[in-house]
Amino acid sequence: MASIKEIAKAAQVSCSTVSRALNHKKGVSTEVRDKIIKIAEDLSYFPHSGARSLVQNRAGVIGVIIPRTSEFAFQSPFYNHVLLGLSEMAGRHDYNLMLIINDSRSYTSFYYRHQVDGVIVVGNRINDERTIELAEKNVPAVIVPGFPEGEYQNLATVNSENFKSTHRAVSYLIGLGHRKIAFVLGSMSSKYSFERLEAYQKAFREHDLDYDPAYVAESDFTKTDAYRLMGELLDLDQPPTAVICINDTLTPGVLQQIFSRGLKIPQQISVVAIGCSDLLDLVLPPLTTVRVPAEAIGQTMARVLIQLIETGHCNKRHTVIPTDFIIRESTGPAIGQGG
Amino acid sequence: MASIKEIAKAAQVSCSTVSRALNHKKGVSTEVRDKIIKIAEDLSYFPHSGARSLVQNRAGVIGVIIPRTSEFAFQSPFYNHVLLGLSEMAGRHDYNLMLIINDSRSYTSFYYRHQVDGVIVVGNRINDERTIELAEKNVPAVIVPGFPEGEYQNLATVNSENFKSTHRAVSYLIGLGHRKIAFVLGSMSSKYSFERLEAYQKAFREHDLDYDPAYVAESDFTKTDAYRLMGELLDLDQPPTAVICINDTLTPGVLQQIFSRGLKIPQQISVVAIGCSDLLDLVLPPLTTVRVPAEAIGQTMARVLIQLIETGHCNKRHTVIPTDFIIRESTGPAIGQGG
DNA sequence: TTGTATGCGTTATCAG
DNA sequence: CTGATAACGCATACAA
Repeated sequence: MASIKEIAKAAQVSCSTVSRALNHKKGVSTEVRDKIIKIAEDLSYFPHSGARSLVQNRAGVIGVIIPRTSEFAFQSPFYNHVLLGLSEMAGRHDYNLMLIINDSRSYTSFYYRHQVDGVIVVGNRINDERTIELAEKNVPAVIVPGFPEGEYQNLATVNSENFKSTHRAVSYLIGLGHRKIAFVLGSMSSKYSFERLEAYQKAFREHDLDYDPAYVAESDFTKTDAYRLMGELLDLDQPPTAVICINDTLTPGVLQQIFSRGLKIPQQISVVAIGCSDLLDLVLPPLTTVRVPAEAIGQTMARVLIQLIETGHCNKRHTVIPTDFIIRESTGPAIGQGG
Repeated sequence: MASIKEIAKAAQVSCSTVSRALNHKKGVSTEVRDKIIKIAEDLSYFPHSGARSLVQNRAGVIGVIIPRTSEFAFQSPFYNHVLLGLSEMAGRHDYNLMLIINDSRSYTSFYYRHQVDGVIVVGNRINDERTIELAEKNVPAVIVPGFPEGEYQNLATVNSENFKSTHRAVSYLIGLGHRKIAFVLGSMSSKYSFERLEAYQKAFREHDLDYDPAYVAESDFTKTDAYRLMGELLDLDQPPTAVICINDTLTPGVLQQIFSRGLKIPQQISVVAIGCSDLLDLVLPPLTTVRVPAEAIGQTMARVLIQLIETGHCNKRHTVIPTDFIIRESTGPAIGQGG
């Protein structure tokens, strides 16, 4: 593979002149420059990125960390949409994306190795020590969703409107007369589960209602587990008249359990899905949905991180992306459902 | 950030000794080694990957090239599953993944820049000149699906059983009495579309039937286009009694068109889906499916590429991954459908 | 067992 | 406008 040296030899100039010419710096005569550029093309020359990062102290790469199994990361519409947004925005700013999925290594290590100029953590778990290390070591980083506490120079967060959207969905169901509202959550080590459960509880309190913990199910975020848990919920003496699914991976499991029992939606049970999947649009009846704009989350993360990397600070340390509440046909009044 | 030099100073030894100790090479006394390792940890030392790639001529990175819009790449279950397989296998062999989505740059350039040790092209378009360049410049590469022709030292291909599986699906429908079988394809610049159309034609020929090109629709691989084309197909004087959807992105559009007209599956129209989506399992009635094991495709690609990179050759230059044909409830006899 | 010297490909500083 | 030289961080051949 060609190096700057060979070009220099072929053009009968020094390495410095070649470097200047190829980097479009001034101080090279037009004829010499043209000659060098032509030779470089003929030799299919490209600069060695490692050598460059050595002198320039810049990798041109953003690390995308997803602390989930690859299976989960790539099958979940949420992560896919976030990646989509990241990819768009990174490309627009000439950064490449390095994927770090389900990796046990320290998050800072990729930065210390100079493999990446900064990292994005998607699906951060509450109290993951590696995220804290990221902050303490001052590595440029953007975290979703949120970060426990503290203000750090090089750390920003992006959040979707978890609390507000869930609160709205639960209030809506309560308004329809529902009292036994099942809530299929993911793991409680996820901020998504945590914040949304708080919203659920608050909505009940605001309507002077007690909420029954029996209707709240903590899943491992898989379809299989959602299927199982929904089964248990429907087996209760007083089965729920409505159910909220916390994300796209759980919704199919919940629906399959409902379908398998021949229950009618929304006549016998109302369903609200939180998520961003297009494929779930196919379900009949069309689902009442809290639509999470995951693509916008990805775009925002990339934009903020690049600002952090290039300027050392960012305009807005904590961004919250609004969600939509779309009422369709899977929710109806609780009247006449017995119980 | 700490370098080998600082460690050397702190340990009062030379750089070479530090390098040897940290790389677990012999020729370092145990006490010196332990001392060096401790200091390295204290200083959170990690080797500079650029400097290393300069000396070792190895990046430890696999380039994953998807010549599609990021939107398409991340929303298509096929690409997601392939990425899943890639990610698993790469991680197991200590390679990182660099994502190159919808990028107009030459594929070889990433290799020439020493950013990657080899590349994987997912969703190669027939006659994409950049793929040919990859082969001619002898860059370690694995292509899916297939590659026009020629044998190259550093190039391998992975294919799913496109022809055979489609052939089986069409034969099955013909066996059920269907004659007007619509086939919603993607772009004809995709080898998937091309090979599957050939299989479709061959199945008709084998049954001494003429196939009518009017039933073959070439889409742009989007759900919207599938919806539109299925509309046109159903508007024909002699509408199809069965339809085959060539992949997961098209299936939802086709189904929505069918649902929107209130047509019953399979009584009024039979549906066969080709793909690998789990979410589509939710559709009622359960779809007869050609299941493409995309995850296995990804795993195989990574395995072969790594062998190519590390040994300079591979055991099997062209791998074909078998598909499953799963008969469920969306297909039925063509009898009594008029026409 | 350890240290010295060299080179990988690039950019930057400085002198001419 | 151009060239020589040093430096980035690391690994290694060779010398001690």
